[in-house]
Amino acid sequence: MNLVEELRWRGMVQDIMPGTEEQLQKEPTTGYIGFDPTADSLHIGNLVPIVLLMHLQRAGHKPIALVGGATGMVGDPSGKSGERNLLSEEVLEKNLSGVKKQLQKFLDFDPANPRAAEMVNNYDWFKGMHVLDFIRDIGKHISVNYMLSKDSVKKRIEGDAGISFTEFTYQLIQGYDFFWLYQHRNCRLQMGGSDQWGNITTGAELVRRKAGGEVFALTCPLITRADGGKFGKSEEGNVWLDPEKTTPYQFYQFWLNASDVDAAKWIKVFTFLSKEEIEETVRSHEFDPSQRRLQKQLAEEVTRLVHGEEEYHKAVATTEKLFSKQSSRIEDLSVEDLQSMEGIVHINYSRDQLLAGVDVVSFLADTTIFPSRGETRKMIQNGGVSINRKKADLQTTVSGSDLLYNEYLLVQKGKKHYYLVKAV
RNA sequence: GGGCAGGUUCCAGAGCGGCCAAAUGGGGCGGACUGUAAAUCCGCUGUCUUUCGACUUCAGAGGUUCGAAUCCUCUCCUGCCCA
Repeated sequence: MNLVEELRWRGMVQDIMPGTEEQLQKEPTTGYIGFDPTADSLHIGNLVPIVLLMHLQRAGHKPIALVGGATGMVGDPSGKSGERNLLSEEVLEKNLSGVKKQLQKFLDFDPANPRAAEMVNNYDWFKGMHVLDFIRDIGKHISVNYMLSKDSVKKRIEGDAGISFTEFTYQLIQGYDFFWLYQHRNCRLQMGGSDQWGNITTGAELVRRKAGGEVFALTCPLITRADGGKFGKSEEGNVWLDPEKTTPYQFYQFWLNASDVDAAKWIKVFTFLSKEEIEETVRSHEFDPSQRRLQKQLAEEVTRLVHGEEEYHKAVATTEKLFSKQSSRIEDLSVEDLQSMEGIVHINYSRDQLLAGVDVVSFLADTTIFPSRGETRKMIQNGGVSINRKKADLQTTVSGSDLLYNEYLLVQKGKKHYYLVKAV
């Protein structure tokens, strides 16, 4: 399979410009994707473009990761129903460095590699640009009619949110990136999510009109969830690549919790497993879905890719301790197990108070596991709280005799949230 | 600058001057069933509170009223149309 065939099979091709496949077959080609520094960490939504670049590099081409120091200042209207808030320069600066650091991990930047990845910041070529230069050199080549016809713009104009001139201009800024990279890096390809198609074609148009050059484009469909929910959100919010924001355990859990339908699609997109391997896993999963092989393999591959071997093993170990049948009895958890589990929240609580005995409601509210007594009560009444694996009710009291190893209490909120309370 | 339509709880979107913490749907959370899946069903979803209840909300500020998300005045914001 060539690169495009491979991406097609993985369900990662939405739109592709004619000639793209031929170009990639013909010669090693430089391609880029832009990343907007909207936060100081990338999240798993950004993993898709990252994977695209990785595929590109594996296929013998040269990837460029562009961080949008300039575009980040403007705000992309694509896929947004309303105007965005502008980021301050300090925030932008911080985000840029965070994003850059993460991107480093996924691509081979080793200069010894002839296809070494490169990182560029479009602020570098925009910071010195004069308004008049922009208007004359870029604006002159693209008609407003053309710009207005873009979906992202049309939607906003037809909708009732409107669009500012700033965001309207966005496509020119991004378009110029493509042109600049074409000129200075011989970049012939831009990839991205399907929402970027409009911006990408503006860039291609600019290259054609200004330099008479031919460039190519490929976009990937937006990743969706079968139930219509937003991809990449857990109840805590975004699933980040930064282990400080989303622990490797939570990260692993996110993938493990994928539905059957989603897991089958995602494993093609987010892992580099071969067609044969994936088909084998799918078969095995269908044979006995309760084993959830699909989810496990997906979670394994992605967690290893993002957090590495060691963190993956820790996440699995914790998962086994908390969810597997064998260790579902509280007595089977050793002190070491309790202490070493990553990804569960550790809380200290006064030993004296425990020895004296406390009612559950006060206990849980005091530990800040729940924000208030009312909230605690509701959750207990709904049967959503377990202590040491036993469901709590409003009459439950907690005392010294409940302490595991004379030190710990394992509190469970819902099925998936664990807290380890330590008596101090 | 002129005219019009709007600004309601996470979102969408109802809301006769008292029965409004505010319909309904979505989302979220919890439970049952399962496989830490999907579908389905049930409960919760302003804050605090053991129940009663108390408190703070309907863009903002004033006002009318025993009483206002609902009426009046001004201000701010958004969209559309005309200049």
